[in-house]
Amino acid sequence: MPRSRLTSFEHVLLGLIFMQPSTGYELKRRFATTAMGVYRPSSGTLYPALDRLEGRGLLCSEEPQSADGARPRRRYRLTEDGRQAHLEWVRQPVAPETVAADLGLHLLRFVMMAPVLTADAVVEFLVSLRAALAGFVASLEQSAKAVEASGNLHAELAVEHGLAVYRASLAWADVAIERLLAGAEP
Amino acid sequence: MPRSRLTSFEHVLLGLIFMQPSTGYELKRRFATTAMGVYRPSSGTLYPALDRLEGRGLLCSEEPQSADGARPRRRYRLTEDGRQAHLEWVRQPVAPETVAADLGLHLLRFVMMAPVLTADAVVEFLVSLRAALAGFVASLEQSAKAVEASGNLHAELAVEHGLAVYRASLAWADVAIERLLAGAEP
DNA sequence: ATCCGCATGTAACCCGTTACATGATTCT
DNA sequence: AGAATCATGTAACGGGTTACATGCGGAT
Repeated sequence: MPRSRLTSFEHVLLGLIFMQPSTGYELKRRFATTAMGVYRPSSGTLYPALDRLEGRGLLCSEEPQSADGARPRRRYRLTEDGRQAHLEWVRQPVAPETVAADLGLHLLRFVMMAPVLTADAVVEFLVSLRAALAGFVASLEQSAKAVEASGNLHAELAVEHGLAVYRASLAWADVAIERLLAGAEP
Repeated sequence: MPRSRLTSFEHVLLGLIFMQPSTGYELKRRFATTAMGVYRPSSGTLYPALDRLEGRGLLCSEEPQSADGARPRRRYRLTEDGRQAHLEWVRQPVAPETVAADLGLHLLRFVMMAPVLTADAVVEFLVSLRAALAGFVASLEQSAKAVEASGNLHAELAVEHGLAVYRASLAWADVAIERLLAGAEP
């Protein structure tokens, strides 16, 4: 009996295969060549994860027919359960308290929303994300005040870094919402 | 025989205890209350890590004298080896290819440099960090061009998010360098 | 009277990292 | 001929998460 929840990595795999059925090696290349390139799963991460997902019945793979003795290439697709799991994941609401730690994951969710959600739902997601980011920026501003009083220049600068970065995220969210609204109703 | 390298978490613990000898619970509170609050190690992470560091001889703790039957509080300090390990870690040059994934860790290093490095060395660190960030931004700009051609609006926006965020980091580095130079030679 | 914060731990589980293994094809 | 890329895996190891255990002292 497998554990109840999927890991983030497994959800991302599901999403990538949903977008485009792939072999293990193709997945590796997609990680390496796209802007996700900061993370390149190794074989020891990737293949067991695919096995687990297949064992749960979320993926299926045709028996690899080795075209003339070549190394067989096993191509994975989502099953119906896999599609369901993927949709649930994409539709999850923004968890405000995790947004600072898992911003990258939220962005991946956003990218994978394009084909499966309505424009309204995507905007709603971005609005929640924006709100969560605004809350985090506010809490950082509190930290900034506290650390200014401490007179530790390095710590002060580090908090300012956080502020600069998450304010940039916030501004991005505004732009993204505008762009989506502009595209939806001309 | 322990593995050769310390984990990032262990290095951070060493740094925190270097700044201020602490008990386990105090360390938890420092994680929770400072701007590092996005990560709160659980007991199951923290106490075994302290044990490992003590087992390596990098930390020592006085035998906990229970003041009148109360739960004994074990306070950790760095040994001489621990100080050495901490200094080596702080002095490590910026690794350009990891800067995108480990920016938070580089920032923590920066904060912990204040008491142990010369102002020159700190500025040197920030200059390398700035260069690494500039390189990463340049590579993201390439990704941006590629994804614009693909016509995937969500992917395009996600890459723009990365650009916005790392440009903010880059701008911060410039400001930080200026501030440090201004403080050093009046 | 009971719950919550302080305070330190332990055990099971499991995922990810690292390193190794294998073999075909293509480039130099 | 040899190296690099394609392509898929396996085994050991270790650390982090989760959950549980324990007990004091103060608050409601």
